Amino acid sequence: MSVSAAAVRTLPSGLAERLALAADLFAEHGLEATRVDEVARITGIPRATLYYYFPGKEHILAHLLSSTLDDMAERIETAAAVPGTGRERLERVLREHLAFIASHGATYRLLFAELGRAASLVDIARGVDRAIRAPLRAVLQAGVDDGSLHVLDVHAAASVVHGAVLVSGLEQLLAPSDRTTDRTDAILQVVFEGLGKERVDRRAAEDDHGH
Amino acid sequence: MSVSAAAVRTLPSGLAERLALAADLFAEHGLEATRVDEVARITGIPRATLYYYFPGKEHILAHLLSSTLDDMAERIETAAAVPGTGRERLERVLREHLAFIASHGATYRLLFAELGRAASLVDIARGVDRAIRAPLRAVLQAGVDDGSLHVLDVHAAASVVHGAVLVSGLEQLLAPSDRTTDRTDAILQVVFEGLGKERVDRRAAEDDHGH
DNA sequence: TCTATAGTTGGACGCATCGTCCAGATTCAT
DNA sequence: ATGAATCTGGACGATGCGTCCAACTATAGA
Repeated sequence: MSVSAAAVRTLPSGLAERLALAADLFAEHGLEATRVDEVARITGIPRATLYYYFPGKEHILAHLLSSTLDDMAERIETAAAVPGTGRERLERVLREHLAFIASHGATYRLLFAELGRAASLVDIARGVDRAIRAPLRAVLQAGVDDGSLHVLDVHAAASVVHGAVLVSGLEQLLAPSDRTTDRTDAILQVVFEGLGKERVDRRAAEDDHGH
Repeated sequence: MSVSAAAVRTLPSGLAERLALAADLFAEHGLEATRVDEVARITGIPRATLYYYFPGKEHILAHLLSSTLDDMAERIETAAAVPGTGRERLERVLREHLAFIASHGATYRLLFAELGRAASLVDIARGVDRAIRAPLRAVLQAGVDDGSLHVLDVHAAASVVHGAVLVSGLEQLLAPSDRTTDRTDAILQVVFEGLGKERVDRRAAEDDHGH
């Protein structure tokens, strides 16, 4: 039951807009619990028309998630492209990522809720890698190359940073803390400085750039 | 539609065991896409009996997730209770957490997939806080108190660490890398040392313990 | 203007699955 | 052995998905 986000017919731009209104619906109830009739009602697009453009409910969701991912990919790439050291670029990317989570909260949450699914929504899984993981690895590698970041394992670091920002960002959404304080700085502080009092030398031998 | 994990009738231990066989089913397909008939078939528990003990499918899942969480809470608490500095205890907790994710992968993934749901599975959301977040905050605070950890904001740090370990752990599951290498050390290295080349002094003013 | 084609829609249908119900079977304690 | 509690098969109504198709609308070309 692998689902591609590509619509069978090209979707008129008018419909694409109205379809976005259904994002909250999916986000709140999840894929299966969202009724196609509700999607039709909210968007004003007749049920028969939905099935004219999409093979099924899953594909409607896939389309929504996919375009959200495109948005994000663009913003992240833009942030990553601003010149600077790897470290500076990483910080921009992370701030952009946090901001994106904050603004697209519901959809973003759904992205990861439905993501784990074994075989379905395969495009989405790839999209996440393209939109977040790949740019992250790129700036991390840049930081290694220009010596502005302390990274021993780019892949592991990308996972850690991704998870840190993702979970922190989602938590800010779920727990609307009374304080309006933005925790972005606090989050980045941990990511950049780590929790240890000082650096361990466990892997010092692998540190071969002479700086 | 808020769902409590408490069964209406006390579940015979025999059934609880066989029910665990359904965990993979739920994990692979998600709540809604899992057929009750399948659960009945896999576990060998007749459908009518399932509905005799549980008000509905959601409650079956809630029970599974809830007992998985109980397992984890116990293991994490045990790891946290071993004497040592805050830092040492944190490291043990994180290793235990990663090990748990590795062994209970499917169920654990589902835990977070279904978690976001607005109103449902409320017990589960609380359970995650009890099983992971609270112990994390406790050892982080211990590290602050005994000076073994560099933590400015315990709450933010807990989110970051939780996310880092969660996403890294899940990724090890999803991407079965050809190398059998355990990435645990690499993950912890990033968490403890951070990505920065050296520590920023942005918040140095708040750093009031005389070390 | 007329007409052919493509795009769009309402509404009925078949089908799967949920959760309910209950009569009968089974187990267990006395 | 007998009654109570527990368990189970099977039928049922309700819901919601996806299909189908006839009819309606818009548009472009003659």
